Amino acid sequence: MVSGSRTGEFQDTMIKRTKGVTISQVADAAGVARSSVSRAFTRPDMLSPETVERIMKAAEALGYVPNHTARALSTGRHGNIGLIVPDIANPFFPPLIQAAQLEADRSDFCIFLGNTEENPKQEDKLVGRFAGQVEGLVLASSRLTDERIRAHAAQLPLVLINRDIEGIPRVLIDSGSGVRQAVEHLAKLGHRRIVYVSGPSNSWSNKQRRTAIRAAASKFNMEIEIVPAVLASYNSGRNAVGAILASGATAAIAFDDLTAQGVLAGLSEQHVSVPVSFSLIGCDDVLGAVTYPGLTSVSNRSNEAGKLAVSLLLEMLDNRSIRDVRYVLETHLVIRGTTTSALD
Amino acid sequence: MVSGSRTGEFQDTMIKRTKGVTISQVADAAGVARSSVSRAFTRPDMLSPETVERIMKAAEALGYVPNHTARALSTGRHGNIGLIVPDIANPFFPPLIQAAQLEADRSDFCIFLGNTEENPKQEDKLVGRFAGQVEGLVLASSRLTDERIRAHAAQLPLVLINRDIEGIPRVLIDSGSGVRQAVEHLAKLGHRRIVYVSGPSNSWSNKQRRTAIRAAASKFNMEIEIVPAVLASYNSGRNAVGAILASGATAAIAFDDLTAQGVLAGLSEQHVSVPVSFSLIGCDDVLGAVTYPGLTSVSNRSNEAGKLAVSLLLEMLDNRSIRDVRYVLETHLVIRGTTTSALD
DNA sequence: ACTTGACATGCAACCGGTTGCATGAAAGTC
DNA sequence: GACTTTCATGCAACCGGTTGCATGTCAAGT
Repeated sequence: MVSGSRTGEFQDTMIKRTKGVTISQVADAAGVARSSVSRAFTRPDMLSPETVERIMKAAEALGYVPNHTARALSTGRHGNIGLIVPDIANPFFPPLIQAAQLEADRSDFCIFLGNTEENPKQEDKLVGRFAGQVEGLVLASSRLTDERIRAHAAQLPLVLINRDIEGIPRVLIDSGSGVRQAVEHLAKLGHRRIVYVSGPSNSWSNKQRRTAIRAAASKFNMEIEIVPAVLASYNSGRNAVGAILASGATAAIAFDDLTAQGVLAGLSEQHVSVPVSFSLIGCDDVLGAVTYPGLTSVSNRSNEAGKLAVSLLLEMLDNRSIRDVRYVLETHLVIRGTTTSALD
Repeated sequence: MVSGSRTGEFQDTMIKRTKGVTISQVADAAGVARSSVSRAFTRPDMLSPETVERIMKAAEALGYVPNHTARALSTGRHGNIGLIVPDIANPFFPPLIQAAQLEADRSDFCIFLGNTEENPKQEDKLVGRFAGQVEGLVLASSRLTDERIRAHAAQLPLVLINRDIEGIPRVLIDSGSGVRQAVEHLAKLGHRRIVYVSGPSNSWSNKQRRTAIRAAASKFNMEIEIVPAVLASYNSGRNAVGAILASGATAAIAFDDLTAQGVLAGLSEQHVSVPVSFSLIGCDDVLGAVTYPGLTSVSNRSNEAGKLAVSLLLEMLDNRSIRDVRYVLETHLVIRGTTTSALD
């Protein structure tokens, strides 16, 4: 499996690890009490300017850096937050993670990242592992039950992304709005029978999309069939193609772009050309115009969601209070090349 | 900018934050000394089985969870490692991050994730921020100078990915091997003049690829021109198209797939069809067969690199020693649809 | 029966900071 | 000049664990 070569000398050397300068050393060097050094760093206004300068000079000379862990222990604030996502490799998340990290960084917070592999057990485990060392947590597209989430929320400040639980601050990307536009778009193109290739059953977004599609389809008098794709992935999309074609539909909306892409691949294997004989719409718009033809999709606002969730969390930590907040980010349809008029 | 709506009641509630059960409370409940409770959790073999059981029962009843921070302070081990990457949103990294996280998790380690936005200053800042609370660090595709990296390595255990500095453990993805195959492939197709669309100038991978291409081109008697693309991105690839066409080349190899994709888009805007009148090869193979035509590319092994780097780091932490290790992961050319015979 | 050793447990110092309170000196008030 | 106020600083307790060493107990060895 691992076929890499391995070269280099194997001279083991003991780690030299500079065993940090402590506050006491600085205090001695500056001829003050430890508490003064502490204050010089945390509330310099309490000390005379000259003392602060003397301490800072000594600290600098010694290369003193306050020990984060010790500080966290006595203050109870570690300046870290956790971010847990189901699948880092799913292109929906990297922009979210990036924006979250950036926002945290602006407040000098560090981010723990956890990947649950879509597995609630793993998610629970990670929450527990993080709980002790973060001030708060952002759960993106959590696969946990409402009960578990509530239980965790009782332990530490929590913000949810794409999960709607009353009483817990949450940021929701309303793909419903975009999905409704998608159905309307298909209706106008003359499609009468469509399928929804669904995603993970414990995904809130999936429920939301399915509901929106059902409602919109009935509004436009279209028939709708649900074809399950176990995971949000290329392969499950591809595997769903049989069922899709069997349904007799002329168009499909997939849970996300990855699934849609799998469907696209599966269709072309069956020599069904898109969009000529079948129309396809994705969700989350993570592929941009990369595919050919460019995939018609529903916009995502995952980066905004990530940023918003973190700033919400930091605000909560500042106020030491939680608010029952519910932010909704609306989406819209992005029309590209995979949709066109129905044949018949 | 933020156009989301906002609803919900704003009943601020104070955070109830269960203020943890301490070791002393458990000790009292079990009628033992704090040290015994500590040992029950860390070295149960030192205690009589009955005592351990009694303590555990008391702990369970109270819902005691050892305080991570306190433990870290007294032992000096926090069970965290940091991972710093230049750009989370670059599809090269998510698999790397995911694999790293998974590997860390196997040893009950948590991962701090940092994003430098390709900015050395930001990278330095993050290393500093992390330094106090991690046992070791993985730097992926670092944009720092050798000096800075060496300086950091003196402070804490460090493993590099795609950066070759003697004395510091490193995992290298040898895109050279794949790139050589790419050049050979183009040579066999009859291309005599090619361009390399380069990436970030402080990127080790970029240097490596450029060097490999130069060497291989001269071996096959091909002319080679370097066209710079400031960042590794879609847009810089697109912007490079003018220079590419001006060079009179019939084929190009791009620093990475994103850049290649930008080039692809730019070419099609200029009505240059690929592969009919121009051949194009990417690097890192992050797009799979997504584009149409599928992009010929050089395989990446980023997930293996992430996993390897973390396991190397954990091993170092266990042994408390560093080894001058240099792992090399070889790559190969993946031929798809963007390359064909030269016209002339 | 007396020594010796093994073993289980407690004591107290320590990790490196923060913070409420006490102290003493300088400045302000009448 | 005596009295209060203000302000800078130090003392010592505390955050919640870990760990070297001392102590006491009990069984084995002779």
